[in-house]
Amino acid sequence: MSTSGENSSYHHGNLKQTLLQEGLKMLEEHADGKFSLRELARRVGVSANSSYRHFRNKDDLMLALAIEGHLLFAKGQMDAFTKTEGSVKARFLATGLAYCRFARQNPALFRLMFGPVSKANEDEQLCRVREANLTALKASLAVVLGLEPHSEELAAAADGAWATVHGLSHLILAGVISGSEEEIEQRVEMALRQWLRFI
Amino acid sequence: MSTSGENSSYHHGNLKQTLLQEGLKMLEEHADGKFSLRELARRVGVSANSSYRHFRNKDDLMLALAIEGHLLFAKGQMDAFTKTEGSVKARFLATGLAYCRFARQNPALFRLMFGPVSKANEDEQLCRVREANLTALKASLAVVLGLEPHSEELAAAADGAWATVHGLSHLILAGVISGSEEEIEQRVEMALRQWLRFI
DNA sequence: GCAATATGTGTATACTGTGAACATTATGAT
DNA sequence: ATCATAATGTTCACAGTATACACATATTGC
Repeated sequence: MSTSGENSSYHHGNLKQTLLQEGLKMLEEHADGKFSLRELARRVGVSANSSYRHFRNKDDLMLALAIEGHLLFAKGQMDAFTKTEGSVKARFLATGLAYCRFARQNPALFRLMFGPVSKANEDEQLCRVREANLTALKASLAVVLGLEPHSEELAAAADGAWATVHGLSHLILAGVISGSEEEIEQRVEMALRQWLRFI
Repeated sequence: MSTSGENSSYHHGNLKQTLLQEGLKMLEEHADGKFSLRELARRVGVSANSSYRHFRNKDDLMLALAIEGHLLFAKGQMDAFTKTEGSVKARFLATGLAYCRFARQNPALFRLMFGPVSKANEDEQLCRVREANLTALKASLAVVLGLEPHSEELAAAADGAWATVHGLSHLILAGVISGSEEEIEQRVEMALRQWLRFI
């Protein structure tokens, strides 16, 4: 058994996961997109080219990070929806707030997740997560707004809801919506409340 | 007079503007953020370091491009609003459609404009353009929704409206909202129409 | 045990941003 | 017109980057 492989010096033993974990950290530590494979390797304490045994190239690693992000994100969304008490509308609102909070707390990752990653749209896993999120969104929206499950209105409402939280998130990251944590949170809540006008 | 300077080989004579123009083109020609000063210089037919006489560094040039983009964008928004016939709501809708169309047709520029540009929020010119856009948005929204000019509701509605078009734009760029030109345009219109539910 | 495979290393290449010294042209005062 | 000075473009230099290729070492299946 060498799956743990803690003391073999040549083979790291668990490099792929380690690269992803450290990659997630590194993303947010540098202001903008300054992300280099070499620095990542350095931080993990491994040679510059080691990552090429686990990822075809840099884009491939970035895509993996984006997927990792989407999984974290999906979990956060689920939690926000299920763990909130109260009406479906209240839980919906909480989920929207969580959406924007995730973006605010992981700006670089958020940008990466929805950014111009090569072939991102051809990646099966990523598309599946997105699809699942959209389905969940539609389901709860159908309840909140009392719409038919497959109506055009529901589709438009889902687009609108997603666009609202996604847009708020990006406006926050761009500094258009700015201020203290509380101010931002409140401004988001106001906008979301007005979106679902009847809560 | 040598302001035109067309045949002096050593001094370009109009390099700054040329760099910006060619930079705007180059942005959209490369899929993602692959933008190198050296390639830009090559395309303009000038030495690798020439741009440093006009921009402190790469970020500075990118910021200038972002500002250029904001100016183009603001003009497009103005045009869409003023040149559309019909009710204020109809013009408002047209402006929203133009917002998303701009993003779709200039994805890299759009990302740059609202992206993690260093010190973007400290740039005076950029902030002024943004501010102007927001003011215009609020003014027309006040009419469309019949709200008080300085009410909290209007502020929330403005955030919501901006977030909606901005979010739709980003979702399109991310490939979440996809399809043919017409399909996308229609989906955006549906979402916007539902946003202003009473048109 | 040992061959095959997986995984990490070292070396090499081409490209990038950027600093510093240099070359050429434009400009403005006399 | 002349000439110092500033503006603008070039050349050279250097460190950092992605990545291909050959090599080293560990793991695994037989």
